[in-house]
Parts: sequence; C-alpha cells; structure tokens
Amino acid sequence: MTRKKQILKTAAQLFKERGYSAVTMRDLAAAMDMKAASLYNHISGKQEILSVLILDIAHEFTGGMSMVKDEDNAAFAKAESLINLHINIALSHTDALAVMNTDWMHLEGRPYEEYVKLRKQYERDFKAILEHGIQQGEFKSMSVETILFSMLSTLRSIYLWIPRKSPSEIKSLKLELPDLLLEGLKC
Amino acid sequence: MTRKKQILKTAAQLFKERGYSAVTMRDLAAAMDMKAASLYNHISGKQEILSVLILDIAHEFTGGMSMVKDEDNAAFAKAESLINLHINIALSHTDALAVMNTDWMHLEGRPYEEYVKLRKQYERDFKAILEHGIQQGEFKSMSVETILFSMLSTLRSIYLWIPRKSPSEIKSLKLELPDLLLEGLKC
DNA sequence: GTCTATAGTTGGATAGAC
DNA sequence: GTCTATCCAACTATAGAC
Repeated sequence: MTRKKQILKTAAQLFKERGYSAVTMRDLAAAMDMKAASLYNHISGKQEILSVLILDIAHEFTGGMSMVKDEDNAAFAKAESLINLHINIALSHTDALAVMNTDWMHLEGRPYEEYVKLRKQYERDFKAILEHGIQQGEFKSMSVETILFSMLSTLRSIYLWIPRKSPSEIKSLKLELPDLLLEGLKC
Repeated sequence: MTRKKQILKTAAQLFKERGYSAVTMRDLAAAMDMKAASLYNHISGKQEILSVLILDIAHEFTGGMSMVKDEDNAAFAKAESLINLHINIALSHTDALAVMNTDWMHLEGRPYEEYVKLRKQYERDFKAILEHGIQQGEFKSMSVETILFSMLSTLRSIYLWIPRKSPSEIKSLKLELPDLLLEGLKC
C-alpha cells in the first residue's frame, strides 16, 4: 500500500470517529507516526483527503446503480440488488462511507458540486425504480417519497451498525434486510 | 423569548447546517447581530450551548419512552407510539435534533457521559418492547437486532426528510410510516 | 448588556536543511 | 521523504470601558 493510501485510510478512521473539522493535520500525522509537514509530500492538503475519500465512495454507488439499472429484472429484484450494494460497500469501505455520510458538507468548490450532483442523481434513479415497481403492481400503492425515505434511511445507516456486530449478526442482516424492507411493500 | 433562548435557537440552526466544530462563536454572534464577546454574558461557552441543545432533546426522548412503557397496550401499539414520538420531536425541534444526531461526539466531560447513558437506555427500552412483541407472537420471529436497527435508522433520519417536504407530504409520512415499518413485522 | 481590545492557543500550510 | 522551525490566520475566552 502506498504512503498516500495509508494516509487516506488513517484519515478515514479519524474523520469517522471525530468528524472532519475536529481532526487536525497534527492528529493525522501523529496517528501515522510522522510530523504534520511530511503529510504534504503526499497530499496537497486536508481538503484533498476529504474529497478523495468521499468521491471514491460516491462513484462506487453510482457505478453500482448503473449496473442495477441495466439488469433485466423486475423492480423487486432491482431493489434487492440495491440493498446488497449498500451492504457490500458498508462492509468493504466502512470508514470512508461514514465520512461521506457525515462530512460531505465540508467539501469545498468543485468536489462539493460534484458530490451533490452524484447524490441527487442516485436518489432520482432509486426513486424511478420504486415508481416503476408501483406502476407494474409489484409494490403497494403508497407515497413513493415515504418508501424512498424509509429505505434510504435504513440503507444509509448500515455503516453505523456493522462495526458493532459479529459476523453471524451480519449474516442475519444480509438475509433478513431484503425481507424486512420489501415485505411491507408487497401488495 | 429570552436572549439565551435566542442564542440556543440560532446556534441550533448553524450547527445543523455546518456542524459544531465548523461554527465559530463569531459566526454565531454575527447571525445574532452582536459581537462574540457579548455572547458570554448569556452562556458560559460553546460547550454549554452544545450540551443544553443535546441533553434537552435526549430528555424529550427518555420522557416519551417512559410514557410509552407505562401504556397499557400491546407491543404493536407501543411501537406505534414510539413512531409518533420520533415524528413529533422531529417536527417541533428539527434543528436541535439534527445537532444531537450529528454532534453528540463533541460533547465533553459529564454531558458526554450523560448523553451516552440516556441513549443506551433508550435503545434497551426500545429493544425490550420489540422482544416482547416477538414473544407474544405479535411480530414475526426474526432477529431483534435487525428490526431495531432498521426501525431506529428510519426514525432517526426523519429530521433530514422533514424540512424538504410540504405539509401534505408530512401528513403522508404520519399516516404511512407506522404501516410501512410495522407491516413487514406482522406474522 | 454590549462593546473594543487583546490574551493565549491552535489551526493549515510552507521553507529549507538533511 | 522526513524533519525543525516558523508564518500567519483564526479560534475561544477574558478584561474593562461605557
């Protein structure tokens, strides 16, 4: 792993615990057993760390979404794929995902605009899949806004739940979450 | 409204938007059309603002929970009451609730310990109600942890959803959320 | 109760030696 | 690539005049 990747990984851990604004470059350097000045040989500044962490994850989601959109499946199966997408990213990139969810508003300039754009597009795509499911009679006829809100709230919180749980509890989650989220939607 | 309450209200708005660490006493003073030094005639410091905002809301939740525990109702009705508790607090104290959910880790000393204690107790009580519902055969037999996680994730996110919505969409939420969250739990 | 002035600390970032 | 030393801006909070 390159030095830059080590810095990004360590920063993700610290930002997750204390939040972007509360972590100093000196804190980050200390956690890496170096001095703050040395960090700048690998990254241009604190903002670069934040934007790399967040935009990488954001692109994981939009990449996953475009795969799901291309599936030749009904809305129900697509919703299942999206649940798995969220679980898999939460498992493989827990810290960076936490940073994205809690510190995106500290992005500045272009990266901020980019993130907001990606997030809006993701929500639009998610909503379209749910709407299609309702039109086709796969899902109950209720407010799409309410369904979208409830599903996304749960999916976006998985990262909070995962680090506290055993592998067997995570297996339960993978098994039961599609049921729990989609059962209430069936006609 | 006393000057202190005005300060707390304004602080809640700013903390919600930018996070506790990113808001300075100068920012807060400017938003109140005064100088930073003048704030200290009303509050002892930045930490006091944070702890008052957060612990007030935390006590709203524990107070609500103790009412629900005393209800002479089945688990299903109690769960419904808890959903309403979350919706009502999210409606009446949107900003302070946002601060509690995102900035509690910036509490220091006693208030931090107090908040963590209240939150743990709330989750224990919530879990006990769900477990009781499963034992009595009101709810499906699935992992309580998964149900608790999914319900609390949605309920704790309501404050994010509310400011973007019209009164009629909020009515939909009030009407449909109990259904959506509890339907998947029925046997 | 609000102000100006400022103390005392800490932040991100750079310069230049090794 | 890491260090020491340092710049300078910004932070919380206090002192004391009005």
